[in-house]
Amino acid sequence: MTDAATTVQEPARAPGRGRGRPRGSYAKSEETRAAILDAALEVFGQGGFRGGALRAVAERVGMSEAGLLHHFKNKSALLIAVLERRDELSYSRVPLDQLDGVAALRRLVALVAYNTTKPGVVDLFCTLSAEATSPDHPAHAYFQNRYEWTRNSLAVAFGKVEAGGGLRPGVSPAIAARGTIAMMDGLQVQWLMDRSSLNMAEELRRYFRQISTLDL
Amino acid sequence: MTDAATTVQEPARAPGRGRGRPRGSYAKSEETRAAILDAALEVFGQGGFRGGALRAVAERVGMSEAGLLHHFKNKSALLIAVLERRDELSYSRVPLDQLDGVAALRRLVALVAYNTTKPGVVDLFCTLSAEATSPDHPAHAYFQNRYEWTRNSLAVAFGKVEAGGGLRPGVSPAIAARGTIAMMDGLQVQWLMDRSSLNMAEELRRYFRQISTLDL
DNA sequence: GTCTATAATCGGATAGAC
DNA sequence: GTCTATCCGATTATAGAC
Repeated sequence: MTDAATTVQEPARAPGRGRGRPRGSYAKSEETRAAILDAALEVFGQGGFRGGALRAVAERVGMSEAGLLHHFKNKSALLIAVLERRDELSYSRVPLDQLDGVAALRRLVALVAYNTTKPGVVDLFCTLSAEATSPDHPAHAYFQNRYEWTRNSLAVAFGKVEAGGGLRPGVSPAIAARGTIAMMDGLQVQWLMDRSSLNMAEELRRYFRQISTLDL
Repeated sequence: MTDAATTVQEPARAPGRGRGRPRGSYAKSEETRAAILDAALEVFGQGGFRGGALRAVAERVGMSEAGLLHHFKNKSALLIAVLERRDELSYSRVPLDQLDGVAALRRLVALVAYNTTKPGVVDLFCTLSAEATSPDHPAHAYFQNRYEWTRNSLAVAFGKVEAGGGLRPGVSPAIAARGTIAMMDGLQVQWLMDRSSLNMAEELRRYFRQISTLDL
């Protein structure tokens, strides 16, 4: 999963974050939080939630576990914060629900190409989306919402494509949306397993050509 | 994942009694091993390798952890044994490299439909293939080989389809193979996240129709 | 073959000083 | 805001009795 979903999600608010103005000692604190989130991204990316230790995150940031937990109540809260932060960045790059149909697909391909240069992010969402499949996983609800939102937004985008006669016969917007997400998620697994086995962006573009008549 | 190829499961045996195959003490031992593998399948399916505890497996079988480790050297060995056993069963159901092109695709769709009734198996391969993306995961090499084999076998099958003029223009056997695996893996994530969100077999059939002219 | 006991870590989380 | 100290629980794995 990932990225499919990774890629696109509505902006989420991070707890405790106000508008971006430094004030008092908040500035330093925000900086520390950001550093923690960067470290946690990698740690959770490699080991998932269960395999990623707070200790490992703390080490990377250069502080103790207790110090880290001053900024985030617990491990789950840290994970959610990481995911929400990624979503903000992804959304600012590809606001799926605000783009014209063709533009959305093009940006999606570009995003996948970009992600190829950021393995940590791909890793994070791929590992976590599979892990969060369990109903009791701390990010289960999060991913359910994410998939639903992504699926709907993509369906809207494909609806615009369809209106322009750009969808091949037998392909509906809903089908295209589900298929696109599945394709993106699946490509990531193969790519992470062996990065020379395929080119994610290229394969996604091919998929779009299979279900549409657009020139991407 | 592979599940494509992976996924097949047989009815679980009750721990104590099974077929009466009398022979030294091997019979009993084999029975116990089988019971352990069945239990481990579910446990690793839900929590992955890192999240699945030996204790949970032992409880299901009704024995102690130490007793369990008498049959399998360690946790990693147990995991590999589970995966290999699943592959044997899967292969006996869908010998991908021995089937005629069209038959292979039909059996694949049927397998996915069948898997829908065995969530434990789908869970296992979905969670583990993502987890095993890390180079240091005990099943990393295993999955790399599995993906390579599946990709090659599928490419051969699609090659036969292509020879019969069954592939749409612009679609090569290699592309179709990678795409099929990606689609199957991705569909599983969405399905596990919300089982009412889609019909895996139906979506796979649709994909085949998008890349081929076959009547499935 | 299976159990009890135990070793040896490791992980998350809290309390309280500074 | 950050640290030290500490608690507590969970795990894997081994040793040795039955």
